[in-house]
Amino acid sequence: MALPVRKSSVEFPPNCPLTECMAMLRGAWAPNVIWYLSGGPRRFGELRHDIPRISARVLSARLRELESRGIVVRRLVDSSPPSAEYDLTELGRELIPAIKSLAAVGTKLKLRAVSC
Amino acid sequence: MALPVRKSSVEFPPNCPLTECMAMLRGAWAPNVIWYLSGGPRRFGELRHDIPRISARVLSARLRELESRGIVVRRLVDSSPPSAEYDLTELGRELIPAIKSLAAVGTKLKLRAVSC
DNA sequence: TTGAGTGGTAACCAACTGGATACCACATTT
DNA sequence: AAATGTGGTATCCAGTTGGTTACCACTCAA
Repeated sequence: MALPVRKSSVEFPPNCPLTECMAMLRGAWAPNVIWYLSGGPRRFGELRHDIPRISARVLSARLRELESRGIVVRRLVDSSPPSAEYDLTELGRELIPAIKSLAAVGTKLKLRAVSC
Repeated sequence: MALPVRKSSVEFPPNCPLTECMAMLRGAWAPNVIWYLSGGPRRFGELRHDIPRISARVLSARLRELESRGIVVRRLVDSSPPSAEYDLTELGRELIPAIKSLAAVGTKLKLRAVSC
């Protein structure tokens, strides 16, 4: 006889907050941008330097997305020529421990990939 | 005068483990699948029931990816008709705290989205 | 006046992704 | 023999994504 379908032992709030958070992290380089901002405020050009393979187009898109979601703030710096500085918000900083955990798992994934 | 480019205060190991981990989580529904498996072993059909909007095609793809990375194990159940059960590996379980943190941030993202 | 350095944007395009639909093999139940 | 319930796969296709390239406005130094 076919097995009964068991009720799930875990629940998911409607309109899933995990999906919401992942929508923010799914874009290319998004976790990397957050990672580098975790070291303190960073200018556009500095981020391009931190993440050499990111294009200006994508970096710009990511920063605006993160800004619109309240993860990052943009601040104009009154230098010459004027410059823009990006920083994590308080909410953005709450992502750091999670991202560190993910990186830790990533390390083990790589080890496994080598040994198999 | 132009601002100097500051050295980043955070470093990234070469061939980034965070990127590695995100490659695994980026696929559609991947975090949700892991979330539901965190409640214990789950069959293909049960997962489809847990995540109603996922297609068989994508669920199948996600499970095989997660299996090939050592996050999930597939076990044949000797029932009739035969059934397949998926379970998190030990490494897979290490993702749970990170995913819970992400969901917590996701909740605050939604609150912010409503109030702004 | 020209050039470099700031922080971007616009247009184009190939590749990837995932949704929908149809379909399959197999084992039981009816 | 037919229907149902397992766990999928094959094919098609439209939408999204992000890389590339070119370009822009502005400020200051040479």
